[in-house]
Amino acid sequence: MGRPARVSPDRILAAAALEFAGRGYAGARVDRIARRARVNKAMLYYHFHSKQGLYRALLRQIFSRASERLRAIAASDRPPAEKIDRAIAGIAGFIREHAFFPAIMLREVAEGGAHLDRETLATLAAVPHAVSAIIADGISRKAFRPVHPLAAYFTMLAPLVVYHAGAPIRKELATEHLVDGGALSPDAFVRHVQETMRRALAADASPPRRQRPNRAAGPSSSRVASREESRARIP
Amino acid sequence: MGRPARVSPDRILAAAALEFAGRGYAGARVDRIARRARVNKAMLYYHFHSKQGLYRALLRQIFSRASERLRAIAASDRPPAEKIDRAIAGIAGFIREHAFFPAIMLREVAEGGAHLDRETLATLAAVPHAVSAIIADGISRKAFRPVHPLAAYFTMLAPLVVYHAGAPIRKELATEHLVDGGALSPDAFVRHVQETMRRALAADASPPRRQRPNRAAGPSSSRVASREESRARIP
DNA sequence: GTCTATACTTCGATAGAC
DNA sequence: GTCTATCGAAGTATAGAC
Repeated sequence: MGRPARVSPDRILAAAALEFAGRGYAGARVDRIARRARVNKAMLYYHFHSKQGLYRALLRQIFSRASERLRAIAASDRPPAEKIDRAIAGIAGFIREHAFFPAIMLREVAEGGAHLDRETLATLAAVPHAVSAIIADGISRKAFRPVHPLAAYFTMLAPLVVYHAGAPIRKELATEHLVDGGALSPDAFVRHVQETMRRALAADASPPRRQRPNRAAGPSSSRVASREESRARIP
Repeated sequence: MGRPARVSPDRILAAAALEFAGRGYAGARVDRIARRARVNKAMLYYHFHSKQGLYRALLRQIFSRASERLRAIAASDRPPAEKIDRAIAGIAGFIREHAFFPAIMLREVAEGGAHLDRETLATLAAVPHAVSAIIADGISRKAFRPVHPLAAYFTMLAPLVVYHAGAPIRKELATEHLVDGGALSPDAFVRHVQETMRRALAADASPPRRQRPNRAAGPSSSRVASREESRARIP
């Protein structure tokens, strides 16, 4: 019960989050992380063994926190559509509390999982898993139309992450007068994604009425494959 | 009329695309680019002056090609919804022809535009500009509901880019048996994004019938602000 | 335009005292 | 657990001959 507690590792992780988010794995400098954490560089190696070890520890921490929050939403007792609303808001909230998350996530996606061991990959995989569970459940309850859960996962998570990670470059473009910052607030964007997903997932209760001119016969299609799968629009 | 033509710069750019996409700016090695292009390293510096100069030249080439294709679609004489379908298919096609594009785009977003000069930023900005033009036009023609064009841009481009950039890590997760590769083909994903955007943008012609239980009075809202702007779902 | 050789710098990591 | 000093590898860039 109380030692001064391991404050060093936590400070190092916090500093590493900023450095890796801002510069990427290769661009990150161990010296800068140590300086930012007000810790000696040798201390950093004492705790995390190597730059790679520190990176993996950071990613495990981030992704386990994120997936934990999403799993709680998935397990809650709410209608599927509301779970999706909450999942979107939850991701946005997580990003607000961990501003470095989007950049790190995008960089790791682009990196293709290099630098990651199996354990870290597993914690990463828990994020799409939790969201897919909500969607699959909604489909089986006929609350959602049959979509590919992973596809729906990408259409809700990717915009949030790219939008937030893109804040610095949008600011840069605004100061260079190359684009209007255009009053797209984070909150408004969250609502946009929520509305988009509501519409994207909504089961068509009544027979198709308007909105798609071409559609020959009635609902005599195949089983699970959504209408999406069958139609090719401009290949 | 014919000199052997400047094949070296083109080969260098092609090699640089692979290297920068796979490793990022900081992780890219000039030696590797030169070797892959079968060109002497001094030759590379002769043509592009520096690693940064090469990077900027590459990004200008990529983004001007992409925005050119999107501008052509925006200028075409088609209904707005079909333009969006074509824009989505066009981005997917561009990615198929430039497999390195998603990783480079995500990395540059995360990087916040470091390494980029004003001219390169301007070519980058042309991409959202072209897509936003289609959406704004559709809104003014009442073909789309009033959404923020930039928000809609993110919800259609980000999933495509993240999905494709994420292919390596999905493969890694599949071989580690951490997630099912689950038969989400690139074509199916394009159709999913098309369908999502159709539904997200569709103007509600008839008075809201079902699909939203809560909704008091009729359509006496403000002017441009869509319904999205006013409602907050789980803040 | 093309190549070899190399100058200069930076970074990850550790040795070893306290 | 903490610090100083430093090694060795690797990287960008250039000088200068052809």
